[in-house]
Amino acid sequence: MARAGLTAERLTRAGADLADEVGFERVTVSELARRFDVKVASLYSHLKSSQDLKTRIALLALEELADRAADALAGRAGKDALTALADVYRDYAREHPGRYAAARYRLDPETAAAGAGVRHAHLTRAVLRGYDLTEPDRTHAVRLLGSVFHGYISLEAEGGFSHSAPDTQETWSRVLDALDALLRNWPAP
Amino acid sequence: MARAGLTAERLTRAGADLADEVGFERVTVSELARRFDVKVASLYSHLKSSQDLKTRIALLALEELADRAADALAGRAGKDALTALADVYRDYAREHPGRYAAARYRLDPETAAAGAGVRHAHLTRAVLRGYDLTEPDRTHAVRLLGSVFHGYISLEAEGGFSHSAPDTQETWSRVLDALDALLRNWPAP
DNA sequence: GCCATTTGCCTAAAGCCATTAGGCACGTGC
DNA sequence: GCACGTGCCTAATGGCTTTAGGCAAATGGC
Repeated sequence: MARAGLTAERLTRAGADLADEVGFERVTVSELARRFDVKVASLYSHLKSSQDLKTRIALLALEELADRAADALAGRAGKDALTALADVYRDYAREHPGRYAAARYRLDPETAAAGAGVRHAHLTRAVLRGYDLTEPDRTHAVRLLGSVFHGYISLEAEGGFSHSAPDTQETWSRVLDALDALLRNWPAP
Repeated sequence: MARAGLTAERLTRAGADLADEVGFERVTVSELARRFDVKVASLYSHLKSSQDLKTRIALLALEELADRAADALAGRAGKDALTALADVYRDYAREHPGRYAAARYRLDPETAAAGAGVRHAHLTRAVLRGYDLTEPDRTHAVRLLGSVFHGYISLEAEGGFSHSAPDTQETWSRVLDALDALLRNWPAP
């Protein structure tokens, strides 16, 4: 019988594509086996478990996102950088909803620490270099930005803003304007 | 054989409790049956499906949340109201993580329209009456608040801010200060 | 080119979950 | 005290995950 040439990497990439097609929560070892025209048990030589698969997809997505973000931030500062970073997240979520959901998959602490999560925190901090904030306000601002980006993208994906005026692109621009204004004018305690 | 006295309502409440204990994604018809010391099939006289159960839990959570929010907003305005509403969401999520997750469960449009989702939008709009915003900025602001609340609470629940200074309560206060300042000083386009 | 070994995919089997069909008995209403 | 309906049960199917053990294809030394 011909071999299918499975590897953890190929399975992870296919799993990520599957997530984008059917949703991350519906990614299943069985479905993946079907796509490779292979029996389910065969995947267990390459993956420890279903959770392992999901973890790998999550790490892949985090990495891709961090790469895009680093790219977008190169040579930008201030509001330009803020917008660029925000758009990277939002665009990625729209192009790759399953991967984006995967990036939010809860990892155990060591795995998370080893992954690209740290790069993300770093990149957001880099954006804030363009604003006049000192600790601990800088950390507060990092958390605020993370919350807005993630919150907005989730609500948009869930259809929370759907089909009502004004359109969601308009709101997104105005929200970024507002965040920029806020960061330039961060209130004293 | 003695009857267990199952009803959709009791099952829904027990399901919500189960969600708080083990996480919404691990709520299962089987586990619920175990808790009532009853065979799984018996639940299907009261619930259409596993999805039906989850939907009911989601609607329960949305209702509870809206009740709390309405309560908290009574007699408050301005920053007071903003803080009160924000704290309702955050406290509910911390007391009832499973229910909070359920409240984010994706419902089909008609079910959502029939549920308490509308009340939530209304309550956020009510908070903004204390600020000097006109349409479409008011809608932009509603969406921003929704994003921040949901985003912050998710990240906090996932442990995104965990164990690093400054503590998350401190950030939460400062974020609310910042939002208040922003709403009082919303930038022109 | 051949054999030995490794490695990759397979069959088989068990356990858990969701869901449906059909049966028996408990509680209610007469 | 009886008839009936509802409530919970048994039984069975099918999907997903995971482990154990087997055969065959690739690999590399000779």
